[in-house]
Amino acid sequence: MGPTKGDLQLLRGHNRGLIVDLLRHRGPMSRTKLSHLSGLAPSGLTRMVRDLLAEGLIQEQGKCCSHGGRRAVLLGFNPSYASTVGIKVERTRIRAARVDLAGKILDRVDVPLPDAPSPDGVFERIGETVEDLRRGRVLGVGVGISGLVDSSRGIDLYSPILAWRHVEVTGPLSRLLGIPAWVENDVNALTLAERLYGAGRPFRHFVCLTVGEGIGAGVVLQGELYHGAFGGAGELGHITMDPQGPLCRCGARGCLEVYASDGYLETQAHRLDFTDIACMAKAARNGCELARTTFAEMGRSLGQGAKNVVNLLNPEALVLGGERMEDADLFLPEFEHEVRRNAFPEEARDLTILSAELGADGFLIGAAALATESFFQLPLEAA
Amino acid sequence: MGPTKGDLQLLRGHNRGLIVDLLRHRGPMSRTKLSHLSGLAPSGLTRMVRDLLAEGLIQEQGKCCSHGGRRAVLLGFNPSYASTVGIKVERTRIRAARVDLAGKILDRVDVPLPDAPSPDGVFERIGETVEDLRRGRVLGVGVGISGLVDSSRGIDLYSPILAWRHVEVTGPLSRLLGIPAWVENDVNALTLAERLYGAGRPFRHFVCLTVGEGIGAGVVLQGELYHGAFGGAGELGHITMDPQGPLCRCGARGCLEVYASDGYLETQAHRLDFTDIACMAKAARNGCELARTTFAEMGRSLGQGAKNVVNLLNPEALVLGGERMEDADLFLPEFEHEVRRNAFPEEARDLTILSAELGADGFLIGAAALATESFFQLPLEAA
DNA sequence: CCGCTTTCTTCGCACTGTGAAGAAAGCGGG
DNA sequence: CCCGCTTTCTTCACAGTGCGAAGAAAGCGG
Repeated sequence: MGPTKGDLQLLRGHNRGLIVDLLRHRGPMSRTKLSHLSGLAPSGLTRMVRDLLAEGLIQEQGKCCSHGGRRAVLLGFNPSYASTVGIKVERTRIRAARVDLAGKILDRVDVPLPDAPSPDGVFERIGETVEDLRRGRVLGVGVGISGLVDSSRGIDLYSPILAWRHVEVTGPLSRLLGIPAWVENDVNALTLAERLYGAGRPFRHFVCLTVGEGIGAGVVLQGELYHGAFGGAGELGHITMDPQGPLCRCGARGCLEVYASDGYLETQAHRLDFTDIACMAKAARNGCELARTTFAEMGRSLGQGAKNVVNLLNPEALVLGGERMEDADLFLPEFEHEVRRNAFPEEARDLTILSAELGADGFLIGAAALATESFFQLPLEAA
Repeated sequence: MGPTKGDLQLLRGHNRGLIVDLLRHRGPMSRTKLSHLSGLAPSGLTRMVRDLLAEGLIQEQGKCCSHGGRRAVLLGFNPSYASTVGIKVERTRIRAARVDLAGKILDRVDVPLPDAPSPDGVFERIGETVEDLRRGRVLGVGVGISGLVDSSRGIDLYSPILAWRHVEVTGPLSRLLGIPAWVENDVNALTLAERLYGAGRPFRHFVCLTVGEGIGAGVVLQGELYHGAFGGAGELGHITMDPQGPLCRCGARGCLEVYASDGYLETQAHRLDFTDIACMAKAARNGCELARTTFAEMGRSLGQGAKNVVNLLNPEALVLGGERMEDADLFLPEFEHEVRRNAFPEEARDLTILSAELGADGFLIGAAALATESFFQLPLEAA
């Protein structure tokens, strides 16, 4: 059971994973620095690094400037060691991308979907798409779908856009493709991407909010995506703002989504005789007071909802994404004001509010990252 | 650096901790069963168990009934191996208890505190109290205080009842006592106790709500207390129920605490010409409609707040504690109805709602458990 | 060229994991 | 009572990987 060098194999042992993770996330560094950061003795590192170099997972990347003695050899993670595929299933199409181990998109493909597709039909399309993208060593596939997903069991519990209920995803897919498959709620995938490669990098605890058709939220706690008991965490869109408010499509009254979503903006736009949201946004930017207050109201409502999240979870940051962030200039000031106003001071003081960095690519990068992270996951017991 | 047998020492190595944890939490079992559950080979277990027996951490506890072959020897954790001390600092007194490693209270002491005590004064009292309780091997001391606590740094950030701000607690205390000290928010300590020894045992994700003078919440995610960025997680009492509601002592409007706390009940009691809450509760139980609706209203408000928690965190259970649970019969039905009503069905379906099991002792048991759990914590790297 | 620093490697040893083989303990049938 | 069967636990030799100590390699500066 020795290491069959050069072969694709799961990383064995804690410390091996620890070293690779340090190189993945804290950039190139010397063996000595690795030794300090990991707490391992330099002797052990020499042996481990020799193996990792032989396997191609890491590379020597020139020498560091001298500190008065022998110059340190920089070791770097090799993002081209392998790649993963990330997929987003939408109502009418599949978006897919092959992504390297550092989160960079290498190739991409879009394929259309028929109306109300069956699970097997979608899996087949995904299969073709992945084969299309397959190049070099592909470690696995991650799929993002809107709705309720139990990612640990690989099941789509409920997808409104595809009208699926309790559909097994990862089982059939990994059998079809011959490589591991993962499935995750799309906003969670986006959140993971921002966590690893985007605005969430500096934070151990943050919440990623998406504003668009609905309101989504991905929650990162202790550095990891938090799913809740069965994948239903982060239903920010349906917290109650006003028990006497208007009816929401979910059946309750006064949900946040009623006051802060594209639906709200569209309703208001029509009421104010604008053809669509874009029109109203333009007017707002040209000084139309009514249009301005519409966006401001939405910002305020969103802020009130987010304040609850801040009070409950005490995150370090809020990361805002989603399509409506195009008009961030029109509602962000009110949002921020509301979040910080009267929030428990201790909590809100250090709260950072920033925009997502990866845009719509984040969905694909995050989906691919499901496979990547699982590959590099530290094994919990020494094997 | 070999194991100096019989000596008090930190548990080294993952698997050693894993085995002890299995015996601590899953009751007595044979070496063979341990081998199955841990994934370790039986040969390794023999060696490890020999060491643990020699150290007195575990014991042989008779034999199991036969399965058709040699009868299995049951191994059990030894809760008398050592003890820890749990302390709750209140406005006028200190409550303390020595607790064994299974969460059973062995001895207890109460000592009064002067008005507005200085940190050093309190530490001195704690020191005397712990010396009083010191018997056998005491692994450490845990302290629970209401208010904002940064438990990872051992600092009381803000305690309204003691008028402390940014007071270092664990540093001075552990120097004074010569054993490790921990500090934690009191409701978090209670939550930990319920997690380990009470109603929260079966759950990996749950929220413990306390209803009384204020509303407190302790959050357990992935089986562990969640603190947030700096200990401020779980501020359920100050989520906004109604932006236009009455002013709260925190400065915001329409906080949950305004609608569901002893303060609310007292106000209503006076308005209805009852002398106090107990009186009103009695009347409610005797059929007084006005008194009944007062409690029912509180239950409904609490339920609305809790629904937000359920939507955001998707826990498996809510555990309800605090002094006001004396009157649980008067508000629990409305509470439960409201939590489940219109909550996203998937989320609420499997939600369990139950009462805390440990009562006021939970604060002490949980505080002591801070020391206990830290002693048994799995080391993250093999040492 | 020599000494000094820093970086990395080699070496032997200890701990703890593994599988294979065997000893120990209990059941039940002839 | 003995023998075979099962299950449980132990012993043994070996491998992987951690450690510290010592030393080699590489660069700086006089």
